[in-house]
Amino acid sequence: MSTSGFKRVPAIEKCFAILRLLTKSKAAMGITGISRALRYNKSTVFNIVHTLSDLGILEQMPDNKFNLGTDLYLLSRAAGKSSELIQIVHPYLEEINKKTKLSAFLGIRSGMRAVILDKVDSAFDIKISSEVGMRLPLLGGAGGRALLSQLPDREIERILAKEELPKFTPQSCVDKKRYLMMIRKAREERIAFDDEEYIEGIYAFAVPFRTGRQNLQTALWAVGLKRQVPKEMVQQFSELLKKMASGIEARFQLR
Amino acid sequence: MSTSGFKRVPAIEKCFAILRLLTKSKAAMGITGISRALRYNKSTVFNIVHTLSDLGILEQMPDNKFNLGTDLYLLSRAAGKSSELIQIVHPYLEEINKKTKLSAFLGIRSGMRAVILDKVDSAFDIKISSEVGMRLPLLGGAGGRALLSQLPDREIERILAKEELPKFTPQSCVDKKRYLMMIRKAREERIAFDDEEYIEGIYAFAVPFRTGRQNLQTALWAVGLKRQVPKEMVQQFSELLKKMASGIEARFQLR
DNA sequence: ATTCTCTGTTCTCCATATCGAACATATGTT
DNA sequence: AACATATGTTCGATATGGAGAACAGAGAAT
Repeated sequence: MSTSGFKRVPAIEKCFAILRLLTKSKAAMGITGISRALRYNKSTVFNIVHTLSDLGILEQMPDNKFNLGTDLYLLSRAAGKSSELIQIVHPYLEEINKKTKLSAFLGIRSGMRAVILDKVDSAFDIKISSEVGMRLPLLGGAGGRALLSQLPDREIERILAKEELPKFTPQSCVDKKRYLMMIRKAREERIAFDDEEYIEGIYAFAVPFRTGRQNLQTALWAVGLKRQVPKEMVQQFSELLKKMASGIEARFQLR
Repeated sequence: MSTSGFKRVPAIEKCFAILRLLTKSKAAMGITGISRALRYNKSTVFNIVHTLSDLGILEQMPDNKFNLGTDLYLLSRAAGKSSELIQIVHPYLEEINKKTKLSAFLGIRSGMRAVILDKVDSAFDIKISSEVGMRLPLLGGAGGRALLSQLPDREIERILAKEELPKFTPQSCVDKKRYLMMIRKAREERIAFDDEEYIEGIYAFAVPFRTGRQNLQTALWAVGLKRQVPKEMVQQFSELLKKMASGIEARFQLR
């Protein structure tokens, strides 16, 4: 029995499945609701949620429904502070924002989503409306293509076979063969561009980087209004993002 | 076997004990370090941390040490959004801040600490350096006394018998009998004041409120420079905080 | 008032997680 | 290089948690 992939403590897996369910749920949920949604036994859910309630991780309402609790909130503020990925990358996002005046993002792939882990923009900037925690479509912009470019061809082809390419704007590419070529190009050139394909009027650069961890696709990307990115700055911004990605990779490999 | 106080799923209890330990730890920790700190069996810790690592709740470093992970961070952002206590109280903190220009806080008691769960101040305000997540000494200011005032006398007396009263400033009260009277006065008048007792130059008001939940002491408090609080405004600010606390209590009792 | 439906709670058996011991690997010391 | 120490990993016995069934209580429908 090896350590890879095997969930050794099912109670903990169930516990976080419940927490994630309550995260997605807009309302507090009861024991039967949780049991049905996750197909767990009611007595199992009963014991887990009461344990979590005692620990302050969940709050129990008077109507016997459960919501996320304040101790989870406090626990998680520490998690953001101590995540090595966020800590290492954050200063690079700040530098990208400072030099380009674009919003800078750190994201990872999660299934068919690009999840934003961190973001830097300034008080003076035009704010891009993606926030930390948001799950953007993977097949939707430069960030997604940069993340995809880190997958093997076989996996990319499997995804493209299964999913339709959404048409977000008139510029969106919906031809799968062409899309695959764009992902490969992103891999070769180590950068992806989004010229109004996901949101009209918006331009984005995204650069994948490696952290040495298996099964983790990471990218950083810069997003702004197209008019913030004159043609003559594209090359310069591209070089900057690649330089930042190289710096990040060096940080992960010095150990 | 009743639901009260009994930890039904020990693996979950151990799991959060590990997460809290890593929160407090300034560095990543290994299996043996966690095992020693919490007096758990190494194979138990081994299984739990690898399960958490697979779930993204912990990150495993190349040197086999574990740190808090990005999924915990993302989970937590939702927790702050859905905590009923924080959601109900937040608009009242905003109103306090707007009308008094003081920094407004929501806090709860945790052992001998006052833990800040939420805070509102404005761009224009002089910033008070307490942040969300901070654990302030319970015997240290208006907020702590407001929280203490919700405990039974016996518990307060037990705490005062056991702990020394710290002298933060020349104005700090270190006489236990007098301190007990101050807590009782806070209970009777439903407000506590801090006139440079915890930090010199700082004035604070704190008002306890009830949420209907057992074993939870909650208070809201407003803090600023003493010169922001002219004598003629003390009564007015006091009435405002009491009014906010009454509004909060009404919200918790309409159900 | 009675019955029905739904949710929460309790109890018990058995499949399994925890613990202790032993082993494997890495690092430090001589 | 050899040895000592520390940490991580594995295995099996046993104590125990999860699941299923039954029960209790609350609310809705008649």
